[in-house]
Amino acid sequence: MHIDLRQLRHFVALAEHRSFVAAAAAVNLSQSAFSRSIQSLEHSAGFQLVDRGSKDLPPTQQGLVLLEHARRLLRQAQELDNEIGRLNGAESGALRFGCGPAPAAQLVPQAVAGFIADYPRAQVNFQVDNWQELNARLIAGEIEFFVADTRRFEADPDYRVVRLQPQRWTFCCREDHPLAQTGAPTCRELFAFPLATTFRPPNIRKVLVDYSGRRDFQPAVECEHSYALLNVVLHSDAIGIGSALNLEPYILRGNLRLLTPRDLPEHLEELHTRYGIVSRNGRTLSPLAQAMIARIEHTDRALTERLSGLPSTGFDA
DNA sequence: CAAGCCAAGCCAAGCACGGT
DNA sequence: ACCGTGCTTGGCTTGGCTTG
Repeated sequence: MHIDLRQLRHFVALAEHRSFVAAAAAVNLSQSAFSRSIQSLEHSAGFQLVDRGSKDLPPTQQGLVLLEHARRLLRQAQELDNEIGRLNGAESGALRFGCGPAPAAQLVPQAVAGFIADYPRAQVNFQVDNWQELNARLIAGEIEFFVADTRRFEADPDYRVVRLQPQRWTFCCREDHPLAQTGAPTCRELFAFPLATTFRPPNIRKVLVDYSGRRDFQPAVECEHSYALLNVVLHSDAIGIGSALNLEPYILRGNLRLLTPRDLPEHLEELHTRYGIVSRNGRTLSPLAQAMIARIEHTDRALTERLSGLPSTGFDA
C-alpha cells in the first residue's frame, strides 16, 4: 500500500469533523476533491474507512485501526520536520499553534507582531478556538502548542505547561455610563445594570451569584470574544468584565472606565487569569515554536509591567 | 525544451435522505 | 411533494514530472 501523508491528514480531519463538508473546509479543499482523496485512500487500503450509511460517518473497524496509525505517522512526520529544522537552525518554515479567545485579543497578536519582525521568512498560522478544540488539535499534531487557560493541564504528565503572568479580571463601563462618574459604586448599584462577560474565569458564575445576592443570576450577554464583548459595553449600559490586559487599550484611550465596587471582598485569588502555554511532553518543539514561545513570554512580561501603571480595580489579590 | 502523462482540484449535475 | 443538505461522479483545467 502506498502511504500518502496528505490523504492520512484528510482522513484524520474527516474522523474529527464527522462530515465531508466540514473536514474539506478544515483542510482547505473543495468537498468533491476531499471526497476523492478519501476514496483514493480507501482504494489504496482496500477497505471502507467510514460508514457512509450512518449520519455521523463513524470510522469502520478497519478505519479505526488506520486512524490510529495515521495519527501516529502524522505526529512522527511533524516531529521529524521539527528535528530537521532544529538541526538546520531553521528560521523559515511554517509554525502552527493555537490560542484561546482572550489571549487572542492582545497578548498573542502583539507577540506575533514581534515574532514576524525577527523571523520574516516564517509562515505563522494561529487558530483561535476553545480549549477542547485546541487540545484535540494538539493531540492530533496539527498544532505545536496553544495559549489558553492551563488549569486542566497543569497536573497532567502528558502536558508541558509554561504559566504566564496572572491578570486581574475587572469591571468596566463606557465613559459616559451613569456609573462612570461615581467610580466606586456598590455591588447593588453595579448589578442593577446588565452584565456582559466572557465565560472565564471558570467560577465566574459562582462569584457573580455571591456579588449580586441573586441565586438565579445570569449575565445579560455572554461572549467568548473579548473584542466583540467590549464593543457591546462601548455601545450600551452593560457592565463588562474583562482581563486587565484586554481592557488596557480602551482605558488608555478613555473609551472605558474601570469600576471598583466599594463593598467587594478584598481577596479574590480566583478572579485572576490562569493562562499559559501548553504543549505535549515528549514531543520536540520546532525552533520556530521555541522562538514563538519565548516571544510570547517576553511580550507577556512587558505588557504586565506596562499594566502596573493602570489604576487599581479592587480585584487585586 | 517540448510533448505527453498523471494526479489533484474545481464546477456542475445527480442521487439519497431527512424534514416540513 | 417539495426543499435543503450532504456525498458522489463526470468532465474539465492546471501544474508537476518524465521522456525523448
